[in-house]
Amino acid sequence: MAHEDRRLQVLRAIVQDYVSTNDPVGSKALAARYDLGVSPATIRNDMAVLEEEGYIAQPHTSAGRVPTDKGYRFFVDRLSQVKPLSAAERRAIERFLDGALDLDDVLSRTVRLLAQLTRNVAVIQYPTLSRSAVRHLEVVQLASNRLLVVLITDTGRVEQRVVEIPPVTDAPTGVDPVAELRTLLNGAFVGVKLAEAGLTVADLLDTAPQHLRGLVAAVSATLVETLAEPGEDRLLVGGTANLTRGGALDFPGSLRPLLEALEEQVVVLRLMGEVDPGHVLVRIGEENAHEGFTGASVVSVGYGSAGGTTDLALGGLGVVGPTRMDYPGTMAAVRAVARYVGQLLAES
Amino acid sequence: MAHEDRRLQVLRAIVQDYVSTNDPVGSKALAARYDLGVSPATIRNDMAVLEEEGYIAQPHTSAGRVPTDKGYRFFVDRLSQVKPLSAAERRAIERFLDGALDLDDVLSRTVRLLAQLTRNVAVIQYPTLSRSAVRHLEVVQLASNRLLVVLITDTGRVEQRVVEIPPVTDAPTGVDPVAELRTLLNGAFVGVKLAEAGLTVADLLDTAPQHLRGLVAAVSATLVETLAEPGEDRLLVGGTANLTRGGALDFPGSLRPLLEALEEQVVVLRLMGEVDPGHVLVRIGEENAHEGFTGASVVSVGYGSAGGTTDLALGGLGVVGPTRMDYPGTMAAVRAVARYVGQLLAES
DNA sequence: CGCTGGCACTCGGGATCGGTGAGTGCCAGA
DNA sequence: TCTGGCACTCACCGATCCCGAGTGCCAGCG
Repeated sequence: MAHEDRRLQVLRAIVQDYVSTNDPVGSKALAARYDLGVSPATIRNDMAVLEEEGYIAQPHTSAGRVPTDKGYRFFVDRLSQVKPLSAAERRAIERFLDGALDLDDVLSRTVRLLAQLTRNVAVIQYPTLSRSAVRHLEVVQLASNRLLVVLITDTGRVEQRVVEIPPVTDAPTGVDPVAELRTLLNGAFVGVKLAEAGLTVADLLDTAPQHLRGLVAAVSATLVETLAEPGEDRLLVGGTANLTRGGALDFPGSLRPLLEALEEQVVVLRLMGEVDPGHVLVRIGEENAHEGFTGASVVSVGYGSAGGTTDLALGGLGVVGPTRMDYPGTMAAVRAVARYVGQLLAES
Repeated sequence: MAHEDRRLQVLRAIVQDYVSTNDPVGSKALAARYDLGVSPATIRNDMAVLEEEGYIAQPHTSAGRVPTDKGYRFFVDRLSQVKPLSAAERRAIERFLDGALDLDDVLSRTVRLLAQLTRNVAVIQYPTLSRSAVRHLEVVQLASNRLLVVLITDTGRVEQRVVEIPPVTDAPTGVDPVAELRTLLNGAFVGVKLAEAGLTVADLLDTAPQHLRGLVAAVSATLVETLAEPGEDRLLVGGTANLTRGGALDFPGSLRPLLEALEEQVVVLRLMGEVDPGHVLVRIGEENAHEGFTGASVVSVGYGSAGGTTDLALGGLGVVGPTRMDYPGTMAAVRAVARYVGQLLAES
C-alpha cells in the first residue's frame, strides 16, 4: 500500500541524510530536502511508527531521529541500490594496484587503496595457506642437523621454517641428500593444494628411498604443523587514521577498543566471518557481537576466485567504519577491489 | 654551587611528577612529595629561574609548571639515571620472543612486546637488505620466459621477484639451464653481503658460460633493482591503541596526524634517524621536525650487532609516545629488546 | 645572604541559570 | 488520510559567579 511505501521512503531519506550530515534529522529538514510530497506533520506520524517499530530512535527528546542498527540493516537489505563506481575510482584501482612487485606489495597496496576509497579502515587477510597450491619447495642446509624449508604458494605467499633433522647415515656416497630431497619434494608437492598435502605426505613416506625417509618425515611434519597453526591467517590493516574523522562523534566511547581489536588479528578475522567471493557481507553494530564494536560496521567479502563462482575464497578483505557509513559506496568499493585482487593473484 | 644544584633537583622532580600524574605541578605539591628540604616559597623562586631559562612553562597563569621540550631534553641528558629492567620484564622479553617461528614472527612479536612494556606505540624496521648477506638464491621456472627468483638472507628475510628472461638459444643439449643458473648464482652469491653484490654481478657476467649470460644479466638486474628500491625498508607498527591512553590529554591536536605518519612508513623511518646499535637515540617534541609530532617523542636504537660494537645496524626499532613519557624506563626497554632481537637474528 | 611565612592577586574550571530554537505529539478540520 | 496549528520539552549556548590552586612579592629571621 502507498502508506507503507512512503514510510520506507522516509526511512531511506533519514539514513541518507544522517549519513551525509551526521546530524539527527527532523521532520522539517526531511520535508525540505527530500521530495516526499507530504508535509512535515505527516512525516512526523511516519516517524513515530518507524520509531515504534525500532528502525529509528531519538538521542533525546527534543532532537531529530537517528537510524538504529535495525534501521541500517533494513536499509542495506531492502532500500539501497547498488552504486556503481565512478570512472575515476575504477582508474584509481588500476593505477594503484598495477605494478605491484610481490604478494606483500599487492596486499599493502590494496589496503591503502581501500582505505582511501572508502575513507575508513581497511583490512585484508593473507591468502589462506590451505587453499593455495604449492608452487615450489626449497630446502637449504643451515647446519648438519638443521634445514631451512621455504614454501612458496601459487598466490605468492612465502613461508619458511627451520627443521631439525636426524643425521643421514646410509646415504649412497657421491650424492647430496639435500638435493635429492629437494627434487623429491618438488616432484611430489608442486601443484598440490595444501589442503590435500596430508595425502601426499602419506604417499611420499611410502615411496621415498629408504635413506631419505628420516628427512622426509621431519620436513613433512613441519609442513603439516604450519598448516594447522591457528595463527597462520595473517592480516594487514590500514587507514586507522580515518577513525578520527568526525572527531569523537562517530565512536562514542573511545577509539581504544577498536584500535585494540584491530591489532588483535583473531578478533578481526572472526568479525569478517565466513567470506564468500562475490557475496558482500555487512555486519552492523551489535551484530558484530564484540565489545567495542558498538557503533562500528564491517563490510567484507572474499577474494580469490577470479570467476566469481562459488569456490572458496583465498582470503577476505573488508572495511571497518562507523555504523553511520555510506553502505552502497563501501560495498561497491569492496566488491570491486576484491575482484581486482583476485585477478591479480590468479595471473601472477 | 648548592644553589644551582637544588634547582636541578627541582627540575628533575617536576619532570618525574608531571610524567606520573599528568597534572601541571605546583610548588606546594613538590615540597610535599619530594624531600627537597626547603619550603614551597624557595621552590617558587627556583621555578621562576627555571622558567626564565626555558626549562619549564606555565600553561596559564594560575596553574603549575610543565616541562618544556628543552626541560625534557635536559632531564634525559643530565638528570635521569638508567633504570634497570625488573626481573619480570626480563622474563617477559624471553617468554615473548622465544619460540618465534620465522622473521615475520620475530618482528611482530617484538613490536607487540615493546608496545606492552612501554605502554606506547612500538615500531620496528625489517633488517636492511643491503646489510644482510645472501643465504640462498632460488630460481624457479614459471614459464618459458619467466623466472621466479627468491632471495633468502642470513637474517631470514625473503624477497621474491618475477623476472622476464630472454629465450635461451645456444644451450648445450641435455642440461637444464635453470639448474645451471641456480648452481652458478649460489656459488657466486652465497655469503656475499648484498651491499657488495654489485661487484659479484660484474664478476659473474665475465665468467659465466656464454649461453647463460642472458639469464644472469636479467636476474642480476632485478637483484640490483630490488636493493636500490627506496621502499625496501619495510616497517612494522604496533600498540597504536596506546595513543589513546590519557584521553585527548597527551596529544592536543588530535591523533590524526600521528596515525597518518605511522602509516606513512617513510616518515617514521626518517624520524628514527640514523640508528646505531647500543646507542639509544631520543628525539623530543619539536626535535622531530614533523608536523603532528608536536607533543611526541621517539626513542630508537639499532639492532643487529650482537656484540654491541660499532657495526652498522641491521635495522632500527623504537617507541613513539607523548613527550610526557617515562624516558628512563622506555630507554631501558628499547635497549634490552634490541639486544635480544639482535641475538635472535644472529643465531638463527 | 638565603630561606620562610604571609598576603594580595590572577585566572581557569565548574556550577548555576535563563533564553532560544529545533523538534515533537496531539488535535481539529479539510 | 493529510494538514496546519499549537503547546510543550529539552539540549545547547552564553553569561555570570564562585572557588581554589598557584603565583609573585615582601618583610623578617637565622
